[in-house]
Amino acid sequence: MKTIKDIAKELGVSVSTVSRALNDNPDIKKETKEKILEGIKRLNYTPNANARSLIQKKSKMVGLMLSDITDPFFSEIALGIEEVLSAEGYQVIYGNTLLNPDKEKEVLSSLLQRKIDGLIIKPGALDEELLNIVEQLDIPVVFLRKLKEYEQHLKVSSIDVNHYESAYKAVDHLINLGHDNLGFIGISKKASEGEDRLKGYINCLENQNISYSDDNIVIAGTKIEHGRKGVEKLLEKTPNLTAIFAANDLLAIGALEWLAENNYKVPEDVSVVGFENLEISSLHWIKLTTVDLPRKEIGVQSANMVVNMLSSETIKKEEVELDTTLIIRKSTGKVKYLNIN
Amino acid sequence: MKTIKDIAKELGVSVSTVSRALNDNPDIKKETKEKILEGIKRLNYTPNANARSLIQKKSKMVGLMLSDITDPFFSEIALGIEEVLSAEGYQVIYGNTLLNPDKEKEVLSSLLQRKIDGLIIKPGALDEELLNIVEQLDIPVVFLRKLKEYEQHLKVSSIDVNHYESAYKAVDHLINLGHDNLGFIGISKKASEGEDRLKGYINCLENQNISYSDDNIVIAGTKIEHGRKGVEKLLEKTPNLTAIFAANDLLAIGALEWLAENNYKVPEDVSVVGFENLEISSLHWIKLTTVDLPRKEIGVQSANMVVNMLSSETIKKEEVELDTTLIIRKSTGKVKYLNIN
DNA sequence: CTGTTAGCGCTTTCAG
DNA sequence: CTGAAAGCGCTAACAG
Repeated sequence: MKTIKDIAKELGVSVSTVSRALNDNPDIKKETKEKILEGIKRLNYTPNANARSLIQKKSKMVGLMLSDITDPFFSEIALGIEEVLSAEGYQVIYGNTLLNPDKEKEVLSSLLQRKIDGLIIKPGALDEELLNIVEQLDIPVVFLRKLKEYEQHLKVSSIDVNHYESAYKAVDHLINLGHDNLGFIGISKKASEGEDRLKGYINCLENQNISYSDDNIVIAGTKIEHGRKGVEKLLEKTPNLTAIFAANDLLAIGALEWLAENNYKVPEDVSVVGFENLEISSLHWIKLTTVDLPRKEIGVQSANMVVNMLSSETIKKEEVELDTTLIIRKSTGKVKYLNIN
Repeated sequence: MKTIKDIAKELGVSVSTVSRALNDNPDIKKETKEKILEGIKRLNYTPNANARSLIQKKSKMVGLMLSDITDPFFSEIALGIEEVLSAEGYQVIYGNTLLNPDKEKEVLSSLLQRKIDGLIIKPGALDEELLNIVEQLDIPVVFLRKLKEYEQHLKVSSIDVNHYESAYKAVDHLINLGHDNLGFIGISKKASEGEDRLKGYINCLENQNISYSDDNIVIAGTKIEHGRKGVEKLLEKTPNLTAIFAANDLLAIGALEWLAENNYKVPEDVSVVGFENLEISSLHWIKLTTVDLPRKEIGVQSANMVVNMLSSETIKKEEVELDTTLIIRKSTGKVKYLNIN
């Protein structure tokens, strides 16, 4: 491996002169610089960023830790993050946790050893050890989700969508269509977004004086399969349901699948609204009314947050909530009042 | 930032002793090691991997350059790669190129400055400059696609699926169902996989003495939209078509969409087979017959290839082709011979 | 404008 | 078993 010393010797200058040429330092004659730059190309030299990091005390790398890059939600975020970070001269080291606390610790630890300048992370439920690590961090950190109650003291920023408002909006749409007998298919209540979406559903009903019971709420999971089971259970308990709010699109699509297979017409018999606006939700056979999340935007903004903190040399805490858009397609429609299955 | 020196001073030992404790060096008394390890925890010290890289002349980082992490094909590969690499103590630095040659150069260049130990990359068409860079590389490199004609001299490994065989298999399935009037909707011929899939289609027809004409071949693009246009064009020119092979699932789904909207029955009127087996292709309304690609496996194996080369300290060239599986669902069926639209 | 030198945080001889 | 010292490739004063 060629070093700056080799180049210096080869070109008959000192290492500092080479360094100056490399770093756009003004203290260098134009011709010398040109000569050196040419020589570097010719000799096929690549500077060692790790050595540079060592002395400059900044690595120009930021860590990205997420649960699963395979999830379209995160892959789009990851795209946005890499886009802005690379444009700013940062590299991104990425790790998947699969929500496994041990892997979370491993990834975090190796990231910190690499002396990353910043960290963007979608943590699971931070246990004491993890919480402790994050507390000690003296670099900009952005959470890709709202801070929980017991995390409020952390000096980390966060970016997320307003799950509560978004769910409220979705349910409101249903009510405006005349529905007053709704059901909810949810993801786990443990995830804060799950809780918030459920709260949005309940509060919207309450505010409009529409009665609801626990029978109309099923916590199913996150996948298509769970959506299928979810509707089935819902309709068993409340056969005259006319509208369903599913806490994510996969759940909604599963519901749609089950309804189609069981000869329910959508939206004539049952309206369905989802949450997330996956690519597939706009397919001809699905045309799901759903809440669109600005995924790439989340990525872009989170990266910008760390870049800004990095350039201003101050770690300021910021909690941003992005707005969402209700996309009305063909899976929701007006109630047919006398329709009883 | 605490350094090994601080720890040494604090604990009243030398830096080399601390280093030994950190690196499981046998030349250290058990109690000393324990004392140091305890002190490190207490003092909240994190070793600097960049300094270590500098002296050890290996960075324990590998680069991953792909076109678009958002593409489910790549995100699954990326998952597999990170899984094995992190288990082996490597970190992965990732970059998206969006097939932009300038971005490709930028990413590659910054990766090399970071002195990565290995590189996994899905390159576009390498121009001369890029080709030159890759030629100079003295680290293990794995291409996530077959080497092209003019790349054969490169000392890089590759892993890919056998696109030709896979396409052949898909078309053969159609022919076995009695179809003898087929159409092809393709992605760009410039991409080698595009070319191979087309070749598989043509050769299969030729081998079975089924006539075909250019009218039955449409190069459409890669997205749903293109699939829609693709079938339309195909049926315009050859209205009595009974089967279509689409070179990827999105194309196939687009075709399915258009067919549904135009009152063609699938598979009664037209059979459709795709390529890639996306998650959505198994949905109730789609149930696409398609070729399944072992995506995660590609990631896992590519990572294993670099790990093996790294541990054996030899760069050996290896070109692996993975097998695929034809998944028969509901979008293909026997010809109805007298059916003429 | 250019060269010399110290030293970033660490590992690795080499003595002891 | 432990410590002192050299040096990885680079940048950043400081002289000149």
